[in-house]
Amino acid sequence: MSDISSNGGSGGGPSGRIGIGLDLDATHLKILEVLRENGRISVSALADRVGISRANAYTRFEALRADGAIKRFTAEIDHVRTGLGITALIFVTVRQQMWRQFRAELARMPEVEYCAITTGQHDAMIQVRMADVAEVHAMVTDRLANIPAVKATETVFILDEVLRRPYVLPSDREKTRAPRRTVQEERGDVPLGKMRFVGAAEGRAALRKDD
Amino acid sequence: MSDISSNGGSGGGPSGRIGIGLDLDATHLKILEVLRENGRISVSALADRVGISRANAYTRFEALRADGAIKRFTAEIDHVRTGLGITALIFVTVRQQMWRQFRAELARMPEVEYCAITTGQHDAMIQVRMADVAEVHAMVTDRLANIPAVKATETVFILDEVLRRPYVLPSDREKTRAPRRTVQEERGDVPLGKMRFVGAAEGRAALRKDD
DNA sequence: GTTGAAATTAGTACGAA
DNA sequence: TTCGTACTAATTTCAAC
Repeated sequence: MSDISSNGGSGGGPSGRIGIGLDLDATHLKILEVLRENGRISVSALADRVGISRANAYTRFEALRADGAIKRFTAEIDHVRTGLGITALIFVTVRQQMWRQFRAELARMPEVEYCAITTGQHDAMIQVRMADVAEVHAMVTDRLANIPAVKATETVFILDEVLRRPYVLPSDREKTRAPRRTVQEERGDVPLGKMRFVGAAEGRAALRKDD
Repeated sequence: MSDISSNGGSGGGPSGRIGIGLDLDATHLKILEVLRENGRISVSALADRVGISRANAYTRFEALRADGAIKRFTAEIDHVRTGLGITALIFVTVRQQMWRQFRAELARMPEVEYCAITTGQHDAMIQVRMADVAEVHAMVTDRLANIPAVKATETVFILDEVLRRPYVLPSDREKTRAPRRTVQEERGDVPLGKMRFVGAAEGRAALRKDD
């Protein structure tokens, strides 16, 4: 299976650099911003929107692609219209040292739209799209449960998808309106009791793809 | 905030029809299949790949757009390259009758890439992209915790994104290789003890956007 | 990094099968 | 409906600045 990631496995350190290849300037981000809204815009129109020349836009566009900053272009579709109106999240606990098998089985499940390895109580979360709830049930009981690597599952249904941004950009942060207090000010008098962080548990082992 | 959904609120019933507007035939699905891989393909090239005439491709392409089956086109980007290499899932318990406020606050958080209302222990799941873990912490403690509508949160980090399909299509199902047994055969002798479905709890109330 | 002109390709309209 | 063609408009490429 092909890895799409991405995330630094050694999550803790603040040592992450942005530009291993290309380092993105404000113009690059502006380009991505436009492409996020309209992935089919012509490079000419893109140049206009961003305020650069066409040749420059072509160069940067190609650089973003070549560098891998842009992974691919895609269409966003309405799942209800295609008959897969039921979405579920399945949290999976994976038997240690069976990650390879788990990943292999995942590759055989085209109804899985997303799979991430997480810290916390479970080891992975997968999102599936199905025609009806019965199919979700069948998927969990017949397919997932039969994978020896799967120790346990927990399924929740998605009732509504409130928000989906194609992706988040660093420049988005400045758009935050009316922050009641700044991050600095607030430090310390937060009702910490309300929240809970879930530690990595055995999750770290998950990062070792070959076990 | 704008709703992207989608999911039938009355999840249970198998009464869902596909084509409220357009009803998609095999050719439509083929088009979507191509567009999923390459959202920037020209309509001419699309016509070739699908095996229809250019004119027909234009007609169908436009129909899919107009119908809403295709919601938009977008670029998929590498979060690490843009400096937002840390991804976290925050499970939120929302105080009843405060959904409207919760949604309003969400709209102010551009670092939220995805938010779904779920059944189960929590009421919503949000996915955020940040530069480092400290920022996730700040987000949860300073911003989310200050929203009165938020009763509690639980945060897990994403260690790896193993798989992301732009979307799932009904036609994907046939690609499932080597199914050990069919769904029908297997019914009954599944180790049900391994899994657990989490009921809707108070989640249903979440569907009423105006409370 | 920009501009402008040639070559190519995309989008549209329409008649025929 | 779908296809094929001809027509118009736009985009991409490539050159020189």
